[in-house]
Amino acid sequence: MSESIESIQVWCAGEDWCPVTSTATLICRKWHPVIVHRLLNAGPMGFTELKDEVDGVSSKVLSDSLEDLQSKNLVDRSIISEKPFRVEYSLTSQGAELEPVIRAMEDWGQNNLRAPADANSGRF
Amino acid sequence: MSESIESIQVWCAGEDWCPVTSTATLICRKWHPVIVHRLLNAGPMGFTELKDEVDGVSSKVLSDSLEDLQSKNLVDRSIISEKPFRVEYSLTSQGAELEPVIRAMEDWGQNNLRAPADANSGRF
DNA sequence: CGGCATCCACATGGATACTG
DNA sequence: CAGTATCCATGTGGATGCCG
Repeated sequence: MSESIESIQVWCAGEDWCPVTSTATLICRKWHPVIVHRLLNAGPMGFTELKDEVDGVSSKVLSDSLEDLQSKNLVDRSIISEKPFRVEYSLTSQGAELEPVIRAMEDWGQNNLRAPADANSGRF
Repeated sequence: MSESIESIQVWCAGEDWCPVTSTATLICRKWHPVIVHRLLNAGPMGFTELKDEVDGVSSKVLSDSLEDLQSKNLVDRSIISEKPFRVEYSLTSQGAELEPVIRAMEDWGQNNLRAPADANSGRF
């Protein structure tokens, strides 16, 4: 994994191409959906802000994940030249279009995993 | 990963629980979304049928993935006692509820990855 | 602040061969 | 048909420490 977006696009030209597999290849990595979710909800953010939002992730892993997301054109990184300089991560237009996927994941998790603690749900 | 559904539910009782992270933990594995997709589209299937549907997966990995999906209560496995016996994989009710997630992934892939080959799309 | 360097552990995937 | 048994490669994550 961590293929470049180009190699994925080449693959997409092939015969047995599947949109589900392709999308999974891009976002099926432990922290990717949460990172996108936080950027959707709270807008552009700096590294440390993002690290605080994404509970449990380490600097190294967040850094790796962001690099992967950039290579896949889902996240943009821009350097704000102030003193001291800041870095800002945001979703690309393609990344922002992942919203339906992320929201569906959010809904499913709420309905199917939080249920055991709730009294009003029939599930579990 | 490959935690049992029980340990995930325990985790869901915690403070910093996040539905997106939780859902990601369950289905973010290379072949999981495709497997669910095929079971949604074509209904219950035997092992070999499924292997044919999921292009590129090996027996071992499909077997591992199905075992993981069963442990998470997303897929059911039933043995049909005929001669010769058959095995049938199907989605549990929870698994079936993943449909919005999978469809969203399918849509995104179609709109954002197939685009380079299409002339009528503005993207890329 | 926004990382990178290092090292390590382990989960996961892939290839091949074999079985009841 | 429906897998299991090996073995191996690598992706990915996690911990710690350091840097400009």
